[in-house]
Amino acid sequence: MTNVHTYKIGLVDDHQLILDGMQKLLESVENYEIVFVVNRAKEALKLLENNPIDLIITDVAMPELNGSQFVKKIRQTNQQIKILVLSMYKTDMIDESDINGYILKESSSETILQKVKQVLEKDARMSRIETSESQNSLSKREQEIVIEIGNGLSSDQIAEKLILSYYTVESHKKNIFLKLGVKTTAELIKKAIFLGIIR
Amino acid sequence: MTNVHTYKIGLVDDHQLILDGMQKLLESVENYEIVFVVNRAKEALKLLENNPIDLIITDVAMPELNGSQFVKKIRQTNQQIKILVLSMYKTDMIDESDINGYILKESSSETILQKVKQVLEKDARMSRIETSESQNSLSKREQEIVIEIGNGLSSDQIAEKLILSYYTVESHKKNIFLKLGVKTTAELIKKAIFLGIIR
DNA sequence: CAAAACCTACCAAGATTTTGGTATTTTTAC
DNA sequence: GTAAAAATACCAAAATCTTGGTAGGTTTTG
Repeated sequence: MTNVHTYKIGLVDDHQLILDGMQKLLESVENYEIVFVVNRAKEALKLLENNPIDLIITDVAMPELNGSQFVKKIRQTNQQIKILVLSMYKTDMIDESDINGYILKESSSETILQKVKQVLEKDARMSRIETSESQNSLSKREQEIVIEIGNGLSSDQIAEKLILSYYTVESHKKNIFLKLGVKTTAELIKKAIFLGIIR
Repeated sequence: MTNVHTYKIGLVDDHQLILDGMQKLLESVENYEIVFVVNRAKEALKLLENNPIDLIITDVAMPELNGSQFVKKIRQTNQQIKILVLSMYKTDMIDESDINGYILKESSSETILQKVKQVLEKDARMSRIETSESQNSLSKREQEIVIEIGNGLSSDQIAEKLILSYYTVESHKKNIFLKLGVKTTAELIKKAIFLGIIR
């Protein structure tokens, strides 16, 4: 055996079942060491401070800190660690710099292991796929508004609830559409669910 | 030991990770026998014909045959089998007669095992929670229209694409809203994703 | 501190949706 | 074979959304 390097891996997902499945899968590989398995991104951030990890595999859609935010936090202090993002659907969505790849939850075990191996043994960061528009990160206010839209409120009702002018709500919506690169409410909701803003 | 009955269980979910996690979890209980673990509802239906199963645990959101349709198919020939539905989100959605309960994918292992045990050892069917409206099952045409709405098409565009009158599309939408008990497109999309019509 | 990002607000016109009816034809299912 | 469900289509008004501007005050951040 040459080069028997042990890779240290951390798992983050709010769904226990996914964590179990992932752990079982990765533990079957001899030179992978699962260092932590947690439900909350915040917990992972703490653990990252004291544990040198090679790869983080994280869900996109999580309460509190969603995938995008989580990745940003990690990158603020750590450029080396590899990050694989677990996503539920093969939505068009996909971009994001700062990460090393995506894994679909519906993938076969083989596909997942292949992806993990590929990422661990490659050196380069995933090429930034500039998708023309969209930087996807919505501001706090914008997210609030998306949530209310998801709740079925009209702009009028949202304005009332958040104590804003109707015009302000409309302005926010305009910006949200722009940021997410969508044209209709329907697409907005799909993307918002994908991004974990709505559930 | 009294009454050491072995329960036979079948798992259905299009996400391999969930299946792995679930299988690992249930295998840890001595008197549970995992009879099959499949990705497609159709496969499960076939297997059910020849295998006496006590409990089916199935995802709600699946391609081809979604959870509701799957459950209906099962009940057409089998009233005895227990059915637990795995759902991603604790959406308001929840009702459905014909099933014995819900499991949230984000639940802890303990919660899941508890629920499974409870269902296997109880005899009664889940009480029908008549939620006033909604029977949730959309017709084929209605589902097509929901998908196009999700793709961001306007009623006009949908009419053109499906070669229908604009008015027909609007009529379908009206009925869809009624069936799903929603008032806005945003809510429709959320529910459609929950129901597995859209992904 | 200065630029960038965010939050606020207003106007207006055209596009689209939502609601509430009615009604005929075609398919399904018992 | 017939009743129920599904698919089709039409009308119209009110409600809402979408788009394209402009713009000033507040926060954040390098």
